[in-house]
Amino acid sequence: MSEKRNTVGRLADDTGVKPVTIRYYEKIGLLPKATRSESGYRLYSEEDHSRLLFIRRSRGLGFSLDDIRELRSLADRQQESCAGVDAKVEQQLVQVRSRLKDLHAMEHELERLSACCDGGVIMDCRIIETLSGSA
Amino acid sequence: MSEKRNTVGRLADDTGVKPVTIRYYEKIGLLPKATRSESGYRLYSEEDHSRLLFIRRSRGLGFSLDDIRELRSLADRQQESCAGVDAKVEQQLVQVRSRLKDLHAMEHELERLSACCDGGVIMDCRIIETLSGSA
DNA sequence: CTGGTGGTTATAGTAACTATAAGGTCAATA
DNA sequence: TATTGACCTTATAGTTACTATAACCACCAG
Repeated sequence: MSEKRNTVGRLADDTGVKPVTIRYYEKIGLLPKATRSESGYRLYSEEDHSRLLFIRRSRGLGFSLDDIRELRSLADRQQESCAGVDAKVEQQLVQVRSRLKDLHAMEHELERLSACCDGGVIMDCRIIETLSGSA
Repeated sequence: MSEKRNTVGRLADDTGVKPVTIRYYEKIGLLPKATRSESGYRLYSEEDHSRLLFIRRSRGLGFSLDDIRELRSLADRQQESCAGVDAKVEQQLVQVRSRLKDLHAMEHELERLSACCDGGVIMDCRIIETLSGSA
């Protein structure tokens, strides 16, 4: 247990979440209000640390902050079934896949457009033609 | 040439872009200020129609409104090389692919999480464990 | 004791809309 | 003709998840 002062900057370095963002999470109630040093600096515990990691990991999976709030509250009820958690993961998977589908379509269309550019002038540009065209 | 009044609602129906959004585009200068009827209704021409389609198609490829502004201005210089347009398409392709990579990673991780849920209680939930865990 | 780093607050800005309120217009119907 | 209902107008505020800015205070090293 290193007794360095667990200020917001240190927590930021440890978790990869910026100080401003940590304060923002506190402000919207996603993190509990931090305890303060005499001079008013925020101080964090191990628990805060893991709470923040939980948020960061969930964000990395594309969950919204509201989703994460829900996940947290589900996770806090230790004795209950984890069906709710599983459902949220499934739901997120559906969203991610839908977004993937859209992006794949964009990728293909962009490739098609890119391929039909022959380096001429705008007047003859198939890209512009496609974007403007009435089809 | 049907002489129905080309109001914002009609343009919306024709293009699939909502009236509010059309007004918004006008407000931020992406569409020119519409001419007005005596009573103040916006009226649109064929040109407005195709300008809006250009925007909608570009949005469909993931271009930002600022990108679209640039694309428009490139497209308007008929005599110039379309290299700039092509470059923008390439750039967009890079972004889309990067986003695809991220989403694929999310998908795999979500699949992994989903698979490790065995329907027990939160206490034993591997999903929560993974999200909270220090690894 | 001074400088630099890092902490504090509050406010405004970002993208691309969406929602709401409060009102004016138009075409058709009772 | 009066009224209904759909559609138009404006302005303002809310959304998501931050980021940027300003102005100020605390801490530590030299």
